[in-house]
Amino acid sequence: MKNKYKEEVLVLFGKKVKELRLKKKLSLRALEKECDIDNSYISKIEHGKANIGFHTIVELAGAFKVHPKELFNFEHEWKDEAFM
Amino acid sequence: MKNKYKEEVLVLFGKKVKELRLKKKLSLRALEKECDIDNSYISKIEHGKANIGFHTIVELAGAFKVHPKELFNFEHEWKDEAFM
DNA sequence: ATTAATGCGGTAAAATATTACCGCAATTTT
DNA sequence: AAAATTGCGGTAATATTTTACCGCATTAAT
Repeated sequence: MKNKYKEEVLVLFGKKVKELRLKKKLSLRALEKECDIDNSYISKIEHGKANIGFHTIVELAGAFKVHPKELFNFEHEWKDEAFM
Repeated sequence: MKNKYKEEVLVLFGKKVKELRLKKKLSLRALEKECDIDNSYISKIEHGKANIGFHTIVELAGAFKVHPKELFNFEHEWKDEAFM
């Protein structure tokens, strides 16, 4: 699959993280304390600029106390061109 | 959060991957061709032995043509002790 | 009985994520 | 107005994932 599409999903994921963070009224530095992830790294995640690992995903979900799948709760469909 | 709990989620994720692979009646080597991930690495993923990156998650979802959140479609709740 | 396919463990090298910082411009609080 | 907070870009060092293999014991197919 083209990298372009993975990065699109990464951006959607990042927006979800930001959405959850703002819903909890946390600053980047406040969230950093909840999940032990550097605030500048969280910023990169929210902008889809970091291809984060599974542990990091779970750590974020834990900070929000939500099921990890909640972070993937956005609209997305596979288009044929993603695989060409 | 304790690593133990991240690894538990990783195991659940791996089981989901295996479930989807078998549903599609694919061998590890057949799936390897669909997503360009080495069969022995997929085996490790299915057993929760690899802390995989976001790109890999999306690549797997793409091979199954499902929304990435489908791979997180398993029961899971946060317990207090996970954070102590 | 042979042959082919399968799951899976191991590994060295390469690629990449993650950490732990600094600093700054802009906004918010006091 | 001064002080504090915020989002975010950059970075060097470290840790980790990922790749691309090999081999082997077990199972399935011919």
